Amino acid sequence: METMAEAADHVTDVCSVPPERHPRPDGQDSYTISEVVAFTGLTAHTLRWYERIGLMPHIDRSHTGQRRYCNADLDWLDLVGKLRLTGMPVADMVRYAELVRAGDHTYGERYDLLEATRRDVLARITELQDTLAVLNRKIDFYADAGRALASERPR
Amino acid sequence: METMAEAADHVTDVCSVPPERHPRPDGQDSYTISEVVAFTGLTAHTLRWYERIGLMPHIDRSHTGQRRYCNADLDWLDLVGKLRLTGMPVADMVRYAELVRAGDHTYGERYDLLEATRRDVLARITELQDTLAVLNRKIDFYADAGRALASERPR
DNA sequence: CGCTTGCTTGGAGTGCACTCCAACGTTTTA
DNA sequence: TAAAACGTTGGAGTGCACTCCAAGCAAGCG
Repeated sequence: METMAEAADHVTDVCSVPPERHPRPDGQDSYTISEVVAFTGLTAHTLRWYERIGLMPHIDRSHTGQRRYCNADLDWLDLVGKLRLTGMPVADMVRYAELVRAGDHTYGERYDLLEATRRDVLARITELQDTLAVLNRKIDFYADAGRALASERPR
Repeated sequence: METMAEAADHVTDVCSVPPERHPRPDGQDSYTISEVVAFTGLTAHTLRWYERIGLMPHIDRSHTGQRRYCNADLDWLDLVGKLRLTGMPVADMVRYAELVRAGDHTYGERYDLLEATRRDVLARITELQDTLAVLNRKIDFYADAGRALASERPR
C-alpha cells in the first residue's frame, strides 16, 4: 500500500504524505499559470523556470499548449516552497525531484536527503535562537537608553 | 553611563552590550587579517570588502599599512555574523553600521531596525518549524516504507 | 472585427554576496 | 640572505536564483 500511494497521485507525488488540505478551489483539478501564481506567490517566470530545470514535472497542456497545473502540482510547489525557505539550494531540490521521478527504489536516497535537510533545519533554528538572544539583549539596551534619555530631557 | 559606554570602546561599539566573552587570545588587542579569518570563518577578501562597503569601520594599520584588528572589531564581526545568518541584507547591516558611526542620537533608529529584525527572525523560526513538521512527516513515511520493503524481501 | 488580456518561447540581463586576479610590497623562517 | 608565506590594491569575474525581453499566438468581449 505504501509503494502504491505514489502512483496513485500521478507521479508528481509529494511523496505520499496526506494531502495537507489548504484552502483551494477543489472543484476541478486544472489551474492556469496565473492561478498558480496567485496560490504560490511565485512569478510565472519562476514557475516556467522551475519546469525547465526539472524542479517540476512536465506540466499538462491545454489543446492550445497552455500550461494546466493539477492539485498534485500545487502540493509539490508547496513542498518546494517549504524546502526553499530552509535555504536548500535549488540544485538539491532538483536532485530530490529526480529521485521522485526515478521511482520507488530511490526511497532510501530520499530518506537520506530529507534527513540531512532536517539536521540543517534544526541547526538553523538553533542559530536563529542564538541570534534572537543577542538581538533581545541589544533591544533591551536601546530601550533602557531611550528611557534614560527621555527622563533626562523631559519630552 | 549608558551613553558613555559606547565611546568607551572606540566607536566600533557592538552597541554597548556586555562583551560576550568568547575564547580569544586576550593578551593583546591587535590581530592580523589571517587571525581574524581564523576567528570568524570569513575570507580575507570578504573582510576587506566589508571595510570597503562601510560594514566595518576603517581598521587600524601597522606602520607598513597592514590591517590590525582590535577586539572591538571582532565583537562587531560577531554581531555581523549573527545578523548575516538571519538573512539580513548586507545593505541593511551597512545602514546599521552608519547609525552606530553617526552617534548616540541614532539610538531610536537602531532600536527600530533591531526590532524589525527581531520580528523577521521570529517569523523565520516559525516558518522553519512548519517546514520541520513537514519534513518529519515525510521522513516518517520513508522510514515506514523502508521497514515495509525490508520485511518483504529479507535482507 | 479589433482590442485587451493572457500565455508561449529562448535567450539575455539583474542583483546579491562574495571571490578571484595580477602585480607588487612585507614579514617570517631556514 | 634567500625563499616562503602573508599582506596590499582596484577591478574584474563567479554562482545563484531569479527576472525580464521581444516576438508571437490564442481567447474573450463590445
